[in-house]
Amino acid sequence: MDPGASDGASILHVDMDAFFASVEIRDDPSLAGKPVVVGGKGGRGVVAAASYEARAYGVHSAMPSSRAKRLCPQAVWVDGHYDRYVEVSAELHQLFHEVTPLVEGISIDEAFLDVSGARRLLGEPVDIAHRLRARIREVLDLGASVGVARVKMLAKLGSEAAKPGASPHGPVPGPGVFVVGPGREAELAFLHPLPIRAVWGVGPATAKRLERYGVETVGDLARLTPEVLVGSLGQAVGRHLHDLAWARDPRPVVPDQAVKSVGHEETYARDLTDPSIVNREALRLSDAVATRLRRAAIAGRTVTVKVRYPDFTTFTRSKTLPDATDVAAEIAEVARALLDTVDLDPGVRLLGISLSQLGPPPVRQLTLDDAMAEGGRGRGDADGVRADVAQAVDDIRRKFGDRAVGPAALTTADGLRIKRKGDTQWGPTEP
DNA sequence: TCTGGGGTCCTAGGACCC
DNA sequence: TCTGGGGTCCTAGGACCC
Repeated sequence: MDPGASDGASILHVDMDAFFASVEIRDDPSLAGKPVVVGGKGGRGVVAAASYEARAYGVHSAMPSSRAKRLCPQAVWVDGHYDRYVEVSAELHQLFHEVTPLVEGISIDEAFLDVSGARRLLGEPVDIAHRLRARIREVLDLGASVGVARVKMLAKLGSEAAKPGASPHGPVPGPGVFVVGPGREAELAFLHPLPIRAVWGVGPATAKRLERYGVETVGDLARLTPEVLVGSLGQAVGRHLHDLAWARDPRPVVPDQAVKSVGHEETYARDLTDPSIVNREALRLSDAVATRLRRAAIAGRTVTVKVRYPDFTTFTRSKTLPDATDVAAEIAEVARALLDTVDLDPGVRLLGISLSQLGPPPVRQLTLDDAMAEGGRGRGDADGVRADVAQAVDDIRRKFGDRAVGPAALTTADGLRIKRKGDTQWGPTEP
């Protein structure tokens, strides 16, 4: 029997327990045992993570902070440290890679591992899961839950079943590792009683549609024909859900997927009404996007601008360029042209800019050093000068930090307003 | 009680080409 | 004079995930 055979339960889903909150408590033990909420305290903020003590009051991630404060007034609020979580996530991935190279990260604190090829060396998947969990505790001093199953969806549902419960006194330990199956009957016995919202890909809209057919559990879903589902939800979602309801999930674990878009957006503490400020913000967001593109050595052809009005209506405008760009001034120019077609009178609650249709960066004529050696003259034309400037900005930021240099137009009384990933991650800080 | 920021994937219509 | 079908690209919107 081939240990790598696909009929074995050889996919792990690893999910960190209350990740951001746990990192904060680990790094500041005075928080231990308290209801800790990580997120944006401001009027427009949301909860990023809540400790199990806070969850006992009904607080959970993505909840508006104002509601969380009402539910749990005694909660200790902690500003998120996004860079820190990225570091811990990298350490976590090192531990994953001790097990297998087949790691598919699906968020900062979650991943699928295909251990079918590791079985001969490392043993049964369930044993691998227990050891990995212990290793995460040992090295990172953090809790993780692991689901083990034949397919991705069931592994994900398994890690959910493995999780601790919430109580005012802290987490109530769960099994930590939960195996779904083996065998079709055991899989369906686990899957069919679950509410449809538990299925990855069923959100509020889909659940509401399915309600009309009297569907509440995955078992109810399984009893509908694929034709009915496709008719109600469309080809892709309909067929996919029908398969999932019968525990069929052909998606492989795919490591190192290429990114498809890079963007930045920001919700403002106060709605923007002055078009010149909106234009300045467009440049600021473009600068942040362009910097990340260049760092990743990619460029994009499609510029998309996103606007949200104070009443929360949200829409996008996009334009595809003949050639890819990674230069802030070029992105901002397109973004501003797109914004010119938009009515800004209602005010702007959120502005976003993203680049897609990504590919290799445009051929760069000269580096800063080349340009200097030439007496400061680069390619000469406008695009060439912009590219040279971008190169110089990157060089300076590498040496002196992101806020050392930036477009003059971003200078305000408070200094240079440079955006970085992770800033205002959970909403504006000021009310 | 008023909703963040970073993404992915799907759909649908129109343009354009063969 | 009326009438093709398929494929690809672009744009906009929507659902969903963490």
